[in-house]
Amino acid sequence: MNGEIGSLEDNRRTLSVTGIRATNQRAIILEVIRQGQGHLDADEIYRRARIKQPHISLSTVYRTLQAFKKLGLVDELHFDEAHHYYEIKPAFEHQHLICLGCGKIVEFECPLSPKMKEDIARENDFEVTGVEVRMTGYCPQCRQDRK
Amino acid sequence: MNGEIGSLEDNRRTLSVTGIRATNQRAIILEVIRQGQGHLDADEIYRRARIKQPHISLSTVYRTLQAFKKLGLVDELHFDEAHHYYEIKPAFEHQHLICLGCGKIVEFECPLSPKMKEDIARENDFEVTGVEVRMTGYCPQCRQDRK
DNA sequence: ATTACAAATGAGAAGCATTAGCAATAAGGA
DNA sequence: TCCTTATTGCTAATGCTTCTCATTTGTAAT
Repeated sequence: MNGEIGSLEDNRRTLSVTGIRATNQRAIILEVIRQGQGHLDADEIYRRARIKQPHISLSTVYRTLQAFKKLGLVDELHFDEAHHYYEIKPAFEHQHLICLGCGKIVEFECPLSPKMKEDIARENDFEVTGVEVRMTGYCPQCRQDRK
Repeated sequence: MNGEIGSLEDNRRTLSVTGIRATNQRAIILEVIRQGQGHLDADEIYRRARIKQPHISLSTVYRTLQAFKKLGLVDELHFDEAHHYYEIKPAFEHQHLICLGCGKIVEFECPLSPKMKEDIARENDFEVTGVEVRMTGYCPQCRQDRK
């Protein structure tokens, strides 16, 4: 019962393994991000975390997010220029398709990016550590609404 | 002499054609961006514009940049999350490779993106209007320095 | 040229998301 | 359990961008 995947216990264990202190706040934030299906911004994470622990502070959310990012637990995404979004580091590499109408985000796999990465890296003599592909457009629904 | 490509006169003409008022400030800002080889942020544009017209206001820079973006004269890029960068709308589609060490930005062409775009659009039933590929990594020099 | 009107500007204030500072608290090993 | 030190919460500060509004300027019509 206590100790299932995704539970606070489990999250606390995850944190211990990484070497940082396993605080309540961190376990809660990790839980929120895991349950949130990705793509939450700091404020939304804050709001959800407060339901579980009302006194949690926004600073802690930001600091924790930075820590998780550094540990490689989460990825930071920049869909628009005003916010950062966070998602659990995904098992498979994927990219994002964003609707300019409603903000909906669709994930897709992009099988050619590994080859692309190699080519570009070789041509420019770079060591490439990350590839981000972002497409923007309109989803079926929003296309309908715009007529 | 007055009227060469890229001159203030020429920029003023460019503006008239687009339908917005051809003010001094706008001509200067366009000149700065054109001469700047792309990848300038608002503050840098402001600094350079002030050399040509000391009283120009930062607000005007921001407003003008927004206007240019809307007109399609410039592209707005988000390399990091803190700034926006602007470049003259390029004739050929290209992408960016960013060095995490020194911030250097290399442009590269990415010939597969059109096909990719189509595939993704069809699969998700999206109308895709934009594709942005961002790679991050380390340039030869920074790789050297890290040893 | 002159005029009239809307659009654009300058200067500073306001708005946001994010970060920093610091005293109080809690985690984890001895 | 006690000690040390990382972490937290609160608040103030920062930095980029946008807004407000009185003044100025471009433009098209006279």
